[in-house]
Amino acid sequence: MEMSKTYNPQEFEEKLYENWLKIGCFEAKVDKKKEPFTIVIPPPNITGQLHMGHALNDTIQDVIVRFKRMQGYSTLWLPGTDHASIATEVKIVEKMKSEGLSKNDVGREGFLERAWDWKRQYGGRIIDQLKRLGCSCDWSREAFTMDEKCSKAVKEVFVNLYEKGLIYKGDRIINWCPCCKTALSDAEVEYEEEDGHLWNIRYPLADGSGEIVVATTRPETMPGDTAVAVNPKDDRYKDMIGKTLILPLMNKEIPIVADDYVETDFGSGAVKITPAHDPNDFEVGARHNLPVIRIMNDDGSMNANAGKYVGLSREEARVAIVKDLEEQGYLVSVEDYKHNVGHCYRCHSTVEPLVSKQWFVKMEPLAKPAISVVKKKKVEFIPSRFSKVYFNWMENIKDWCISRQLWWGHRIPAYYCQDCGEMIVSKEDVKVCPKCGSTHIKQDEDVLDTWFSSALWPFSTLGYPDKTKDLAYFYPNSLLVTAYDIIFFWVARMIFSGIEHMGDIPFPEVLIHGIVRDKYGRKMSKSLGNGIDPLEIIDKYGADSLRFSLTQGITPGGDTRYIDEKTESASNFMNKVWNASRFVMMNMKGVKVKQMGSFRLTSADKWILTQLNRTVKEVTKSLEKYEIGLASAKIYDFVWTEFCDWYIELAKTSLYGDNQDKKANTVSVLAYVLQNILKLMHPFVPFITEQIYQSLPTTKGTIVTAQWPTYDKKTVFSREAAEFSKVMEAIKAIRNLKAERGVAPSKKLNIYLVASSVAKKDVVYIQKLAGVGEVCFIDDKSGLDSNVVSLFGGYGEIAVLLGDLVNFEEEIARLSQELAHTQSEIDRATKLLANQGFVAKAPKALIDKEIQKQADYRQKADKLIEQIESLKKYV
RNA sequence: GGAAGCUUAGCUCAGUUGGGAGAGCAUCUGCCUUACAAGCAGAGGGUCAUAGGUUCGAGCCCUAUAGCUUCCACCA
Repeated sequence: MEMSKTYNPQEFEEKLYENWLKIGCFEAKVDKKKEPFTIVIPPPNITGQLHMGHALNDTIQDVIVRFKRMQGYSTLWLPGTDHASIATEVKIVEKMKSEGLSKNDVGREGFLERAWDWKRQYGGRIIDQLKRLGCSCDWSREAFTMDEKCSKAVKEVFVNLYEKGLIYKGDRIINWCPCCKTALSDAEVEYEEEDGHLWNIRYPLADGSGEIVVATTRPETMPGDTAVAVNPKDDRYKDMIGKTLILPLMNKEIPIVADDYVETDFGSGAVKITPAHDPNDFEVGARHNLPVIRIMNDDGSMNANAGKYVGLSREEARVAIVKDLEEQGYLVSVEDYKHNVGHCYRCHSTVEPLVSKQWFVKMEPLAKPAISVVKKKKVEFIPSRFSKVYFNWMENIKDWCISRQLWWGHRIPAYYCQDCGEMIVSKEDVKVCPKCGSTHIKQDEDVLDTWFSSALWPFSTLGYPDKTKDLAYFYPNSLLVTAYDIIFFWVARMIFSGIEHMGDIPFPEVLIHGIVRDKYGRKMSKSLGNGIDPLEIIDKYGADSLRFSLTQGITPGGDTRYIDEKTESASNFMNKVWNASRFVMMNMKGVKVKQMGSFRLTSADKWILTQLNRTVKEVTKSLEKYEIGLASAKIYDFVWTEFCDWYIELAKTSLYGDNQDKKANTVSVLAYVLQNILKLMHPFVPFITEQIYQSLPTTKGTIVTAQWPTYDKKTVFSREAAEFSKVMEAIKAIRNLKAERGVAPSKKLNIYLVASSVAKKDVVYIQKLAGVGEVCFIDDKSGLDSNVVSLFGGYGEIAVLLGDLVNFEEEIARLSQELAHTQSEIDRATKLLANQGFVAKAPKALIDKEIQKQADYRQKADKLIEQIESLKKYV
């Protein structure tokens, strides 16, 4: 395959992806001879488009999955989408609203039809976007949380839990969204600080002997008050406990109860108790057997229990009640007050706590083993600090409200006999009442929390409850990759679900990453309008550039900012790799590439091969620890600096020479290193690496399943590489001198290498890369012309003939400065070595290194002094 | 109220067994050197938030303080 002259990802990315699908290289096989590596994708909601958070999450997963696949694991990355019950339903309702329709207009059946249409239309869009990003998912196993497989698992799990007594139905206080008109779990409520008021209200004693002032942020709930509570130890109210108060506006008697829940030092030390509309009050009410009076309808409006306020909205009722209290003299005072208010995580309406009949999962028995597996490190969070977050939640967990008053979702598999009232919970549809034989059966109207099915994702997607081969082979999964914001929603629930239903943890490791923020560090959100569409970035720069930029500088658990310049820099890197590859291939033309080990290597070859091995080792190590950011930095540095800037330039000495044999050797090394670079880079940037790999005449097949490079001792030459770095040091010193003295780069200078360790064969590199003309080796420079400038380093001494450009005074100044620096280094080393503690306790290798350095610097200092003295003659 | 994280070059961030501070971008200087000007070469720029402690040795470990961010809890 010929490579086009410029890097143009649009030309090949989609084509290559299609080919990958065609050859099926992402499809996982149950292969007992191989070790499996499994990741299930955090299923994106069918409601939305791919955002930067997905792009990061999926890039990280793809890097790991491709890496493991190349290492020879039987790798499964299982993709799919989430039906996102409430989120999708909200969107569909919105859409219907624009057509002037409501849920009731179309009915349950009609609504579900629309929902499935939606799924068909938008669910696919997200999948396409994942493909554009290059995700190497096994699409033959694509799942959907409401497909047949997953639905079967949901019913199985529900019935199992019910039969074990771990699912129950009951009247509890729950979070209610009056806008979505459904119950929410605790996790689905977001608290935000708001400026509110604290109303102090007078409640007179029924016997007329006084009054109690209570403080409330929510006067509209007053009609539901069934007591006032005080702390039993509070002397102010001790005598009033057991007496009754008149509930203002309602003209109703309510008791004064004593409860430890009340803080004596807040407000007046007396709290109005509204069991039906406050979680704490609900508890107090239960302890004191107080009536529970719901005063609101499902839409948040006041019901008949609210007396004259019936029909008003929550907000209107608050205004009316406050006004009445004021007029009737019950209002003592109003203070400004900041407090936290719960909001629905989907529609952001203010959540109303209220008592309602709902289904719950009993959490304590499930949480216990889930805590234990993390404590015992059978499941590890990376980084480990997130296990603390997990424990904090799990150890304080409350029962999970799983029923939702929605239509889009898994309908609860509970059935009610309309004749005898019997409730049947069953995996199969129920047609006949087992108790009375009636066929008057109605299924529960509610659906399950979306996260109920997500919790089963690691095994429902593999065939559970059937004992499939996939399930046996790919469960437990190997790793889960997710952002920290869904640890509670998802990770925690998968852990206890896996243990409960599969008898084993779902995965031994959880890799947590951060979220993608905008360039100012703000969260990307619709309301701020600062979201960036990854697809637009892909269109502009290509998927590889986006992927690479997302991996740069990331660390486990850390947030990252999306900055366009990062992508630009990544794109430049792609361009660099592209051009370097073109260069290699240009030189491969008509050359027979040889195997490593079949020819003599130059010192430059040995250096780059050694560096390659070092890079392979470090990148592999980093990836095994999921240090994606480190791995990507190491690759970047090796490819750009060491391979492109150094080795390719070094290679030109033989490529542009006449010796065909030498040229073939160099081309072979270039091709070898490039091939390995492509493999190292492939997990990060799959498209460009595949495109180049397939263009190389020396490779066969796809890079997707090529073998990951390993550290190869046969191509490690530590001593020679260290020697060669002195040649590089010499090149840098001469370049620096030329730049400082304003010598044109094209001007070739002649040099003397004085008592140098540089090998004769390496002189050519100095000439080519530093712009040097003739090079003479001498042992003693005493006979030299005065018009030279001396450079000192690991390479020995380089005397550069600068001719007229030498200014003796300047030269003495420069050398003196260097001498001062050298002297400070000697002092540092001397001081360190004189330190008894250091000599006694530091590792020997380090001490030896310091001794060596001290000697080297002393030698250098002697030479500098000598040189300065000899120059003084000319001043 | 509880917990966690962050504070390193002008900006964004790396720095993982404690052993002479790094990258990208930006800036300055020189180069169209036949892979790449989306480039090459060179340079400048940091008492690693502050104060203590441990250690022969601290950006890294410990303690305290300050500022920023986030999560959990929900005193009406």
